[in-house]
Amino acid sequence: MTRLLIYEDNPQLREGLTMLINGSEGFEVLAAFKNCNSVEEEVKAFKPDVVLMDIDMPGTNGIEGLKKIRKSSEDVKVLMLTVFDDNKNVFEAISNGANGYVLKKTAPAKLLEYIQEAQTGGAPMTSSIATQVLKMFSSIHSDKGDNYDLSEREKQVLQLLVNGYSYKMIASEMFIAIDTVRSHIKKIYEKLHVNSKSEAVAKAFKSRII
Amino acid sequence: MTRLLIYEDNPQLREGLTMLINGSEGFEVLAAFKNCNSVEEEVKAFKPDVVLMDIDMPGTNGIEGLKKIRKSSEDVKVLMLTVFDDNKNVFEAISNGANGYVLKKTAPAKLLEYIQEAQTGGAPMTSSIATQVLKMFSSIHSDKGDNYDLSEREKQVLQLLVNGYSYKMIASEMFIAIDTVRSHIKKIYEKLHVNSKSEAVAKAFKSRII
DNA sequence: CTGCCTATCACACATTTATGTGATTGGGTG
DNA sequence: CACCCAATCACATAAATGTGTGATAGGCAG
Repeated sequence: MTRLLIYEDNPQLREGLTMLINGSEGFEVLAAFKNCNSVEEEVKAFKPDVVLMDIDMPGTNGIEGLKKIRKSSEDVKVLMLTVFDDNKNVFEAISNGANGYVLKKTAPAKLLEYIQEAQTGGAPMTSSIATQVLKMFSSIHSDKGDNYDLSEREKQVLQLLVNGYSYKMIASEMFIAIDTVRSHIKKIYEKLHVNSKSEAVAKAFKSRII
Repeated sequence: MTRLLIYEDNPQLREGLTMLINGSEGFEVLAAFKNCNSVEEEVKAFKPDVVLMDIDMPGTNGIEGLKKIRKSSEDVKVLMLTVFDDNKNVFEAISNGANGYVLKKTAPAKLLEYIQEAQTGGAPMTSSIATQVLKMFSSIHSDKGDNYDLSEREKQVLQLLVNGYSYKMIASEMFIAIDTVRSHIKKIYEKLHVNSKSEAVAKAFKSRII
């Protein structure tokens, strides 16, 4: 028996979901709430297997609700529910330990399947969501980022800058004069289109030159 | 009609897959190869909709094959096929633009469904794979990392530092005196255990405070 | 061979940063 | 109420950084 809590502000949908799930073999809705202001206590009291959490709710939204749940319980599975496959929300939800992310327009049968999957440790996702996740993932780990045509020597200098070295330290580290370090850095700044050390460092991280 | 290429070193499995797919309505295997040494030319010649690519192959492995394909064609869908839900491979595959990642033990019916999904722009993943992806994702973007107890105001200042602002610019942006900016930054440095702007920026990126 | 680029070094000067030492105000807590 | 702390501002000074304008030497391509 899979025991659920539902958080959904829309009364029709909340009722609909509750009826659908209660009417299905092996599922039971313990309670359904219209906001997640007290989600911590409720989860603690009901000890559900799975939480269905709407993302777009007034007051405490679903992401906040998810965070609250994760503060006290790593164990309960949380399935995010939304109308949009909105990039930022997907990202936030996943980063905060959601177990899955499904669109509301998902067919009832599919939804039950997803719930089951979540409970058994899977990560159910609408196909469009999965696509987004993969895209985000590969954009994060894209090593295609420009390297701005830095020369080898310039890359070394930049690396040391990123590690927090001063000009003086770089000079001694690289066995060159401090003025040479300046020269290199000036060149680096031109190539990166920045004009301060911290900007260069930030750009190095963003472009994954480092 | 979904047109496929198959790369799989195991003869039994290669034949099995070919027969399964060819025997199914709406699918056609254009060719099946036992290695992907000439994958670029083959993809160019056959122009398949979907490529089934085994990961664990002798010679050029599946990841290399994927890279080769992606060099010349962004369009063809590539579905990675493997016996393991091995962490590193999943990561590599996704980073290199695989459209999906399924285990070989996937039931035939499910596999056809996955192929269809991939072709229509979805990102089919075995549930266990999806779980892994989510875990990797959240570990990359874990904001559980220390925030070093920065106050709200300090976080704002640090954010602006990261964006390349000078003290002067921060002061005007935040409507405070430049000396106040100095105070905040001094505090920030203490909390982050650094003593220069660029180090603070680097640490901000590393700890994902930003 | 000539021109171009990288790497090296030098000097000068203005600006920015880093650090120390204070002071004031208002909010929160024991 | 007394105390602490975050946030604000001030003044001073040393160090580091950013920028301009050179010069020299070696490697490589046309």
